[in-house]
Amino acid sequence: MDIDIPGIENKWKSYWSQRSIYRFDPKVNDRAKWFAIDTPPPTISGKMHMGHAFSYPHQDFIARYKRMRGYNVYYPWGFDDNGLPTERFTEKSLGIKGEKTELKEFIRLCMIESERAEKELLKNWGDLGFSANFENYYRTFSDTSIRVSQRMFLDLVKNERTYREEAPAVRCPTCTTAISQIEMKDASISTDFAYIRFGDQALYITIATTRPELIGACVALMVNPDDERYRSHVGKNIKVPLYGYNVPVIADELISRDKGTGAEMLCTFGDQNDLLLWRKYNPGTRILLDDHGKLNENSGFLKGLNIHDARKKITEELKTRNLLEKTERVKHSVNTHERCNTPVEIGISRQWFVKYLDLKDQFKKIAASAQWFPDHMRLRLDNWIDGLKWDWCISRQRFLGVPFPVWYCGACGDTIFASEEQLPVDPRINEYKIQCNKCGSSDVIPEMDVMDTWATSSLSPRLALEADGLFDLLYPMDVRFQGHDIITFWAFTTIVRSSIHDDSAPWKSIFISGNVYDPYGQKMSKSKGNIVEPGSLISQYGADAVRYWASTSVPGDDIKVKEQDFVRGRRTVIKIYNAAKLVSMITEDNPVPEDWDHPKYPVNVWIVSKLNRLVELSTDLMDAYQFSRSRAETDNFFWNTFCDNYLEIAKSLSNKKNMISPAEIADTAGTLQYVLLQIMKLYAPVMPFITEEVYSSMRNRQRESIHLERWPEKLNGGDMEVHEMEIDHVISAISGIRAFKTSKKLPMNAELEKILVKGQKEILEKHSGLMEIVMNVGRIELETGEELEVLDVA
RNA sequence: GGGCUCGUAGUCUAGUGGUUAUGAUACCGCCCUUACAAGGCGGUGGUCACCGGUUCAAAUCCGGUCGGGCCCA
Repeated sequence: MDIDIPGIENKWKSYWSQRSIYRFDPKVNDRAKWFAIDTPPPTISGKMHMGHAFSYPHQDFIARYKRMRGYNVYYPWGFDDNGLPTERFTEKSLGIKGEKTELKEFIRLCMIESERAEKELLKNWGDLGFSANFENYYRTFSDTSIRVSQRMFLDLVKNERTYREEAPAVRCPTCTTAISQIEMKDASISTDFAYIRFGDQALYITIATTRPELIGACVALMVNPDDERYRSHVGKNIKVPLYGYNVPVIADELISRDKGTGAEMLCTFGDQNDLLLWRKYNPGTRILLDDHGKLNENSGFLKGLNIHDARKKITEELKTRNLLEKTERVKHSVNTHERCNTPVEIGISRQWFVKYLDLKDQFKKIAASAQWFPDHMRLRLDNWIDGLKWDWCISRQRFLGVPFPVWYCGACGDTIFASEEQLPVDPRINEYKIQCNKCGSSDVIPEMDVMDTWATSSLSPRLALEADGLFDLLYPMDVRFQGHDIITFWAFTTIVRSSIHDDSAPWKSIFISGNVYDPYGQKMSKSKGNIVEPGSLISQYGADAVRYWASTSVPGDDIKVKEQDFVRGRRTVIKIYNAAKLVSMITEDNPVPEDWDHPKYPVNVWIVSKLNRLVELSTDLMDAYQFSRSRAETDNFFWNTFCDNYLEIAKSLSNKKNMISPAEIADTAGTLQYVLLQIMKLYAPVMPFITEEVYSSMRNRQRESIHLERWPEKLNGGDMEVHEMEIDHVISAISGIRAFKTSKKLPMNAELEKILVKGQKEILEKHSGLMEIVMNVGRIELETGEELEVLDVA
């Protein structure tokens, strides 16, 4: 083995970065010459994982392809260092707590930590040879991003698309903040279904509930109107156990007769269903939980306990008083916060919302105006939009986040917004000279909440473009790349914002990548111990091989970590290296004529004709984001047509110069060099390292990097169809002779004195010299035959 | 429960109406052949999940069944 893959990769990584090979030219002001990519900024709280190693190459294939097609490719890089994940990351790495650190100091520490992490992560991400703009990456929590985010918030205000209201909102008790429907996830958990007796001897109802700790939050009992058992109860008042106040019995069709006893309590708020009924019947409000998920003074003897302990204590209490009839262990589904898996609670608080439930149709229309790869992923978004129930709650009671540019007047209560020129502002930290527009009072109270991270991430095209001063030119962008797991987060919120602010889709296309699973199709997780690190695959097989693996997928499809694809990728790298070595040896001994511009001899015309076909197909496939098929076609051509057949022929010809004309040898050398270069270009988007290595030593290179070369185009010349058909037949005959040698257990270079070949005699006759040279046969006799056959001459 | 998606050699996969179903990987045999043995040549291996329908013709289109996955309730 004489190929040093890590050495090659390191060499070109620094070459590309030192020479800024992938820079774009900001002065180009013709939109048609640009190709703008909206890239997912990874969070800073983890290293590159297999999911990244799979999906990021997809963008890079297209970025490199488009660059070679002559586009000025805008391919920004970003890090998502905004919000809760960064808080968590900073708390963990510094051993501090956001709650216990002074706000200004905490934010400062978060920024220092995230910047440090970003610098480190960049090395990690660079290993796969991405051609994004690493030097000048954007951050979702930079001043620029905050300014954009706040300005677009003010635009929501202007469009009357945001409002602040005291209303039921979903909260995460662990993160002590409101969250939105976007961040909720279903989870199935086992819990006790408690049968609790309400009322007294004269009038009672037994209800079943999974949340006994909330009986003090009960505001009504609910039954089905058609339920015979409870018909007489409806409209009467019943006493709540332990708490002693009365609640009405209400009938509603939503109540299931088969679940539990058919009677349930309506609490403020046990779940979303309670909220629905509460809005319908308006039976009053009894809030029992505080912001931290602890029972408050309204709960009496449960005060101060967390949900778990309160549930235990009240169950004991009910038991001793004989009010608990029984409990059943059941599995049911609850909504949890996707960041921490804590079951969410619904509380009443004052939050900022984006009003958008009336825009569902518009969102779907705008989503459909972009082209989706694959198209069916759009249906997931439609499905999600149809199911939207809440306006988007965008305020969070956290520390690190984009502040609302908002104050409230202490005198008259009016809301005061910052002016655009003031941005970015942080009303929580800095003193601003603010006066109430309405009453002129300078007694103002800052908004202490921050925005949801998605309120900023949803502006990613703006964040990147505005940082580079290219927004007016390049928006909407050409394409967004992202995984299907965040269609309802990122694709959705980005479409929401562009619909509201721009009345257009944020990009012309969106490409969806799948998930990565272990070799058995299982999700990779720490607990299963089946995690594979990209780094170990890179050192084992090389970055090009990992990219090769990533290139095997169809748009939208999930993928497994498959050894065979890494193996194949690595073998392809080695094969490329060796094929190039042979071409170099042949062309050194047989110089390519200065004026070679198209092939003239049949075999050379044949290979170029085959290449033309590949170029045409591959270009169409790349334009349709079908990089896996483009690469597969290139593989087939390279291994089979070029290496196994054409290179063998070229090698034989150059070894037997006394039998060939110098002009034909020169033509072959020219063709070899030309075809190899085109193959390198076709492979360059997928395997940037090995193709650059080969390119750097090619005599016909014209630029400082293969990645600045132009994508191949068809080369015209000669009667290609005829030559192609004829040589195809000759190649079949050569294969036949190879099989013949194999059947005789002979090496391929063994000399045969005389053989008989049956086939299309006129064609084979024209090229019998070629066959004799390539297969080392003294004399080939020919006969006409339906089937191609190779026989001993008796 | 609703939506989407998948089911093709041991494994992974191409293939949306037309000869004998693609390729990789693994396995077996032969060949050290001065680019590459991490290679070449050849080979074994498939009731295209199942049932029914449309058609001259179905892996492919339609309906259903079974089984996996994802998203949403």
